[in-house]
Amino acid sequence: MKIIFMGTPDFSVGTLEALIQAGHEITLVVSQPDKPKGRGHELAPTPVKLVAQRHGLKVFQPKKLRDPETIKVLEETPADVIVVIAFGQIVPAAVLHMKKYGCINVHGSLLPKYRGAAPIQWAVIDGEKESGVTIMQMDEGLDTGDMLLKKAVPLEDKETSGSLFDKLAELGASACVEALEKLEKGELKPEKQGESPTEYARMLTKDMGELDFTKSAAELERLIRGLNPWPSAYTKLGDKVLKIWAAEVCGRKDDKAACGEITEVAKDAFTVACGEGALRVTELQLQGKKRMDTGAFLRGYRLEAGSRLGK
RNA sequence: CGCGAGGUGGAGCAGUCUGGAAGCUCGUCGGGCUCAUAACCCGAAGGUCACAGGUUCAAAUCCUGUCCUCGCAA
Repeated sequence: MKIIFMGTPDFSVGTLEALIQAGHEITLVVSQPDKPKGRGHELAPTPVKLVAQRHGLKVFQPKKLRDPETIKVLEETPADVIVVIAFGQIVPAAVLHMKKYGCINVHGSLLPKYRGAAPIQWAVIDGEKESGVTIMQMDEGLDTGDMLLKKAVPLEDKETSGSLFDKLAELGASACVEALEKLEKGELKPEKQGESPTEYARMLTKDMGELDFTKSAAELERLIRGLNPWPSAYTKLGDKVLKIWAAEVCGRKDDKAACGEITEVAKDAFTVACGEGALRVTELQLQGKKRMDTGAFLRGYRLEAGSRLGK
């Protein structure tokens, strides 16, 4: 098939490559405009753009999808279907039905659960037992289109957003290829979504990562995994930011310890008292330092039991 | 030229301000103790102090430039 591909971050790349691999003709790759990134404020191309260029594909980076000129470009580009995956802009109605098979979206959750911008992370934060990808026929609503194909995958106990991202990117890629094949043969049966049992999976923000030790250790541990690798969970150690990359839930030995107090410093980890239970921190990163396991950190930093995290 | 921190044996750090013999906590190797050990005791190896210039009798330390890493911001 002739395909217009819309995507921006790493999550989209696998699907783009799978579509190329499957022999489809990508007539245009649409990605967000380059933005200044990193330390030097240097203009960075999007991951999708890089891969598209490597394959010699035409790249289009409109500021707004709904601009008449943008619409015109899309109209003039031959295609049977538009595949959208983590593009980052609302697709206007004019584009939804522009091509023969409309717009097909790859979404990182088992719809109707977790509609929205950060479905993968929220599945981890909420402690879901399984997640997956849904291929859907886009409509005017936000991730409300009819479902064409679903693939589920179980979540591991130590699943992070990063690891689930990798799994779902791969799963999404193969599911998308499969869906297009069936779509062409008319073998897909669109299925209505119905009500979503979860809240809209809103975009993650930095401030969500500040650990509130009055909460339960189990909840914090899920948050730590859900915000790994971005934007990361953190607290304060003295006046420096201390990112917590990994921790284990354990029982609370000292009932008198205040929430956020370090109750025990062992060789490879230290324990922080929480509202319920305690967290055994196993991987962390102090401001300005590299990410490291707690054992390495403790070799160079003299952390004492009784000191307090946060504030 | 967005702001800031940093690059010191295999790991994590101190030492840099106030130049003058390479240090700490671990790891590794050897030996000892022990029923045994990731525990303890004794000993050893291992570093052109990121790189290049400069100042100096003398530079990890001061000056200049380069490379790399990390936090913030975006």
